[in-house]
Amino acid sequence: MSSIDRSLSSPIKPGEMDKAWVPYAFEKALSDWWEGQGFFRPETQIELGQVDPDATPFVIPMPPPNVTGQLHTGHALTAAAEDLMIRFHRLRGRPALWIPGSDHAGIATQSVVERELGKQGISRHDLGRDEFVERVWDWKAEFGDRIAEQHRRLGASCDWTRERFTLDEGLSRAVVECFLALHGKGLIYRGNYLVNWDCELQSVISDIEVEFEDVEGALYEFKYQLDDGGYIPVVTTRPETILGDSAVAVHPEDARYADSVGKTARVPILGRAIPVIADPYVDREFGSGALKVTPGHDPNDYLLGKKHGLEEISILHPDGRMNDNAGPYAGMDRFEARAKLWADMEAAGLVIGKKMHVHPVGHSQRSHTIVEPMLSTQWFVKMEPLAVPAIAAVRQGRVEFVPPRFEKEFYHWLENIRDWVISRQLWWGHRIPVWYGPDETPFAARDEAEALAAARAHYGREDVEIVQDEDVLDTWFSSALWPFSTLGWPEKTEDLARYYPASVLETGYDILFFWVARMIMMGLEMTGEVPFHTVYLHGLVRDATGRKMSKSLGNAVDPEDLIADYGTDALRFTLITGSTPGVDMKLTDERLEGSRNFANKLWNVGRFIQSSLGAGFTPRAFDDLVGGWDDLALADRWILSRLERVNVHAADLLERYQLGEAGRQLYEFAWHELADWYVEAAKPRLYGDDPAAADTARQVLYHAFKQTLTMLHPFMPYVTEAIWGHLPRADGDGPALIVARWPSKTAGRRDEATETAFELIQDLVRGIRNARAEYEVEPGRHIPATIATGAHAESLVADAELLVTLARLDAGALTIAADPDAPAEAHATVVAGEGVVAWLPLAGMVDLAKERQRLESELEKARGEVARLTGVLANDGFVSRAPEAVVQRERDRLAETEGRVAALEERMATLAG
RNA sequence: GGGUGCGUAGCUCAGUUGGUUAGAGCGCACGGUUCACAUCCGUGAGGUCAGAGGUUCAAGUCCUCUCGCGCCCACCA
Repeated sequence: MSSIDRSLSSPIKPGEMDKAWVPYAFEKALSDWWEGQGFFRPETQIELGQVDPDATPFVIPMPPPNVTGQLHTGHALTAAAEDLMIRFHRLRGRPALWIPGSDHAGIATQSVVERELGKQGISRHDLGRDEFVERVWDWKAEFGDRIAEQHRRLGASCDWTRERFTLDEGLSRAVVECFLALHGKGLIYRGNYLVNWDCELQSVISDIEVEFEDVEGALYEFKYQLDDGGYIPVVTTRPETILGDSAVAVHPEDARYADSVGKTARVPILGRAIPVIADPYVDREFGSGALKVTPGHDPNDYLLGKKHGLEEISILHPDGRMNDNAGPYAGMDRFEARAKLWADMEAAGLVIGKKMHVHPVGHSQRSHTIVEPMLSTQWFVKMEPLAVPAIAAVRQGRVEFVPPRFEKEFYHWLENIRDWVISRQLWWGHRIPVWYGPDETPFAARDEAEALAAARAHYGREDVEIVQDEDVLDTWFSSALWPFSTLGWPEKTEDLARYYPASVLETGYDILFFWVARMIMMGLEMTGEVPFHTVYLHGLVRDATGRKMSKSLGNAVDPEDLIADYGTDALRFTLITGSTPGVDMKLTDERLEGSRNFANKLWNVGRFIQSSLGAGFTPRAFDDLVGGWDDLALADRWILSRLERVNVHAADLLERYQLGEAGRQLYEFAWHELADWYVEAAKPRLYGDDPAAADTARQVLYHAFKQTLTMLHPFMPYVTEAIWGHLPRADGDGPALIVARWPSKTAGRRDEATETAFELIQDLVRGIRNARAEYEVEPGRHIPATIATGAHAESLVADAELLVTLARLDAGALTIAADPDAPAEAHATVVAGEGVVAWLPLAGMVDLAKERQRLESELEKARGEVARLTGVLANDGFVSRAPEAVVQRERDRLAETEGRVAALEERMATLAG
């Protein structure tokens, strides 16, 4: 599937462009071609001379999706954002590497395959471990490429020749090396502790895999019978745990129970004797003020039990049924036992009462069943020694977060971190590299032979039997190594030297702790370096009503459907421009339509330009064109100056990861400046009879548009590449837009005077159009006009043609002068900039009363503005403290607005008279 | 309980370090068969920037408090 095949030629055939952008006609072909040409590989980029081999490479490790997974909108956002960054930096001349891959996703994958087998009535236990794991590999072989194909569809320019899988040989080796390294340092240990138990998966899960949810339960109050005949009232939310109680605890200063401390209580139904103890942990205010202590099934009680040397009693089987410690309840499900025990207690007169109680209950992230705290022997990673350097690295700015506020969450979590349970009672995953000798002595080793050697040395004899630990590692263990394991670590590969640490790690904020924090810790511990310099966290994609998209809600949108309806570029542009880093976004059809329309708009601008250039068009060198600045028309200089501005601005925003804002600025420029104004302004020359002027217009159109396409390429790779392929090549153009260069900056192209002059024309044109609309002048009709230019005679007279075209004036009945006589007949008046007035004699159309009203409202606005500005400028505080530039801007505005007021007043006077 | 984000036009959202008259898309109203585009073009209406204080010459933007919604973290049985 991933292949380099240079023999493929570009799928873009020169010639006429279709009337509309048809995404599916190009997407697959372009993607295949890019990949076939090797454009996604930094080696090829260097070979082509399109990137600077000495520049720091730009590297992103793609968050590996689950092999079982199907692309959802979250992946689409990830891909859109990462591909945008990769394409941008590639265009900027840095070798760009985006490493793709997939995650074996322990529980998720095992469950999927188990479900499939279940349909055939087979359980994994029927198959046995080896056979089952083989079935999972088969499954992976059949469906595992699917998500990669979907990423290709999204236009993801990953280097597929470097694609990795967390369970492949190299990465598995990295996992073992990491385990051994941590184990060797004493950072991995095994022990019997109270852990979170998932009774459905029958495996331990880590703290962050437990999701707390408020549940409407009950507070059960009952009597703890004492041997002396009295009783202590106790409340609980889980009556079945009574069967595992080891003590009743009260506050040492609680007068109510002071006499009871040291006495013996009897566990209901079982009659087991337990002590009444005193501990300040007990909250006298809550419930009855007395606490039943269950060290085997409650985290707090566990600590209390350790402190007081209480017995740790487990009452559950791994599947959630009661065990023999539960006496008559053995064999029942825990919830069944809860009801039965309570009923029995009631019959025995031990019940005081029961009331509704809403409280948070932990559910397993994977199976959504209620998690039971349970005693179990598991492997753990000692986290604090790993967290300290990670915190330091972020504090020192060696890793930066976008948006920065996530640093706080990061610190908070790491500063309060608890040890990480890494073993899982599953079959699919990295098996724990530990073998046990006959007396349970563990031997951590790379493989069985090494373990056996160690065991023989340990026992001092040859005939030692060892067995490997049955468990596998938490899937996040291997993910934590991803940024360097994908580059060949623990080998000292060239890739590792060249592409590690990565530049950016981009992902959703929901896996900050699961993944990002652990990568930073493991990266520092294993390689001594931070694994990446920037963490970019995107928000979550929600549906149109703001709900999180999920399969169970049935509101998950399949990106492939969206691509089919709107095109990949539209989907990507919508995801990028609709989002701000770290903030959730809603995906709506309206926005997708807007993006689709934008792609089509670009296509049509391209089509227009392509046809306008004609067959004989030869591009001039851009620098040469710009070199003759003063020979260019006002509109030419204007668009080039605006282009320069958006170039600098967009590049700056992208460097600072303001992806959405950069996209919006480019959209605004491409549509509302280049297409709406410049193309229209160029038309008179294109269709005119001055060949030199026409050629200049073509050159500017060509270059301005190609540069715009380049800047938009990271946002909408397909349509821009397709258009680019239809346009003539200029010297220095490479084989494709994807490996082109971001437009270079030329400070001289910024021209404030030109921009101001053109803006005046825009104001005037808008004013005239407005008047035309108000007086309902037929859109096609050319109308006479007299324009008083005041101080702007030079540019307005020179560009009269623009006004004629854009405002549909009658060239034969147009007077432009510094101070012409106002026409005698009834006319509408348009006041644009400082002292610029257009009179539009609209014979028989101008209603004097209406015109007066129109001017009156304009005057009112202008006078209000004058008053405001006068006030601001009269404020000594402002004039003396605000920066000079700001003050000057207000002064200029005042002068201009005053000129406006004067012109309007003059016109009012003539109307009145 | 602690933390954090959000509240800006009818709807969905931008607004980068405080600095013109707060923007866009959609929707709405009016008008358009100009040889790129009706997935289009032109014009327009529409906002006490949740509320109240404060800092500042200047606040949607900074500070405090209040209200509403969301998320994360947390061992109250």
